[in-house]
Amino acid sequence: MQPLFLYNTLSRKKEEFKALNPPYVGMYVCGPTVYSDVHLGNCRTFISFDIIYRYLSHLGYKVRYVRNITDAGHLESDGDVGEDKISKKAKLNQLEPMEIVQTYTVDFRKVMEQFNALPPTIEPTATGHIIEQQEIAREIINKGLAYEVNGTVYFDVEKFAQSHNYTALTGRKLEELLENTRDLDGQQDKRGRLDFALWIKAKPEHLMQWSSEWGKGFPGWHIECSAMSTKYLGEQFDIHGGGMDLQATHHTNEIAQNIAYCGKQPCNYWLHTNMLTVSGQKMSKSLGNSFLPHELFSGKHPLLDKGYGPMAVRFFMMQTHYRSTLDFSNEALQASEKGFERLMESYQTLQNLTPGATSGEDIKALENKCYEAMNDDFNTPVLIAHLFDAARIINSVNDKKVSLIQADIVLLKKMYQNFLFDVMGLKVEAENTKTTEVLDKVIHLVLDLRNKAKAEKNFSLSDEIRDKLTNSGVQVKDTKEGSSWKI
RNA sequence: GGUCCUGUGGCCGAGUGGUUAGGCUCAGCUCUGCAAAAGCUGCUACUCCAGUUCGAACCUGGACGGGACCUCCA
Repeated sequence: MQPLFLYNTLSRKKEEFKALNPPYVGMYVCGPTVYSDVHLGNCRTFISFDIIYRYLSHLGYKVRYVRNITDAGHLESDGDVGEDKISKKAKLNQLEPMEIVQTYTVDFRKVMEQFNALPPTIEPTATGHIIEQQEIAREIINKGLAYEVNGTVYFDVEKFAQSHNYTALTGRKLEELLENTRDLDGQQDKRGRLDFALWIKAKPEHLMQWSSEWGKGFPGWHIECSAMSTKYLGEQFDIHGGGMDLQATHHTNEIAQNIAYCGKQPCNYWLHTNMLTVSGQKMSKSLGNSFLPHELFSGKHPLLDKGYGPMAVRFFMMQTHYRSTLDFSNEALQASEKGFERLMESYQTLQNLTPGATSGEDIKALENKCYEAMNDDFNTPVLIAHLFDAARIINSVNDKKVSLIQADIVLLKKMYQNFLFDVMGLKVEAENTKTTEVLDKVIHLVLDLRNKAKAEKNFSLSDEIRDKLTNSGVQVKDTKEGSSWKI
């Protein structure tokens, strides 16, 4: 097997992947915070790691893929702020935090399923691991690298930095960080400007809080990932992933916590996915260029000309490398959608290919190129380019311009199955099969009538039928074998 | 303000010190009664300036543009 290379943020270069305990691989990816609708940028990250998960599995690794659900942190009652303060509502009228968590967790899973992303093997929640988080905070205090002030536990960054490289993941200089860190309200208790909270004292109005030896509070912003990755993957595992925006703060602090806790760097490879932009600008609510997954699917948004199916969007995302920014625009989406359809049609064509006596193309070499692309830091854009080569070959064989022996046709089918479906996780867009069956019969009836007209050289009638079908969204293709159609 | 990333043809996007990325669009051809689909062909790009080199879009320096992070964030 060819070696797999992946880009490690920690070393800033591509490294050969070597599992700690082959064939097992431990992978942790920072999951979503389920306090609002899942952001499309989140989807991109999780789809990228879905492909990494799928490819590692395809290579034969037994992957334990842990992706957390952040359902705890600093949830405060919204109604307590502002003029319209209605504090005495019936309890049932207000949403329980766990109701919000439930709503958006369900929504998140639904969206990921629409994108055909495989569920992680473990999907732990922060609220389910309060005790483990407290244990880590306690142990870091015992090691002298954290301290408690007035019910809040802080990590002592400068003390940690005396014996460890705190900024290993970003390569920044600690002095520069110290100079540039801004003062934040309500954190006067911190000893150092870079110190961050492991456990935070809860104000009475906090809806989610737990008892601890430091009083009532809730876990800090980074500790849940340390707790859950350690619990399910051990003190050291293979791959840790997340969005690039997590690199500087969240992951830097996570590493510090793990090292302080057990003396070990948590994982060998840090992978980061790049951000998503819309027409060149970062997707954000304040810029008004943000849309939700279901708006993208339905096209019901001012910025969208039409809807795009989840598979077309997934394919679109894969035409950009995961470490490059991905720019959404109608033009780009439409281009991808067409290309995706062409690829999927070539798969249909492949099923009915007639083998020849010789092969005019080297399919085995093409398959190797596909592996080379994926082994080069999961380069899906290049993989797709090779699959388009395969599509061209298939169409040429179908047009009797090139010949392939049976074994090569089988190999092509294997390639499509492996790369298009198993690794990239694409599939035929779901349609209502029953409706489709009936529709197929009806349209063939119309096409038969049209062919009768054609046989009688009544072209004005046959063209009228075709034009009206086209207007109804049915595209007619005439071949020597007869007429076919597609939507 | 600081740190880092980035700038590729009409559009989207890979990649490499000297050799076709690929997709979409557009034009021509083949096929077709005409189309559509498909195939073939063409459109040959790399922000600017300077340097290193036999040779740079790819390395170095600078300028300009874009972005991310520094604050919860994928």
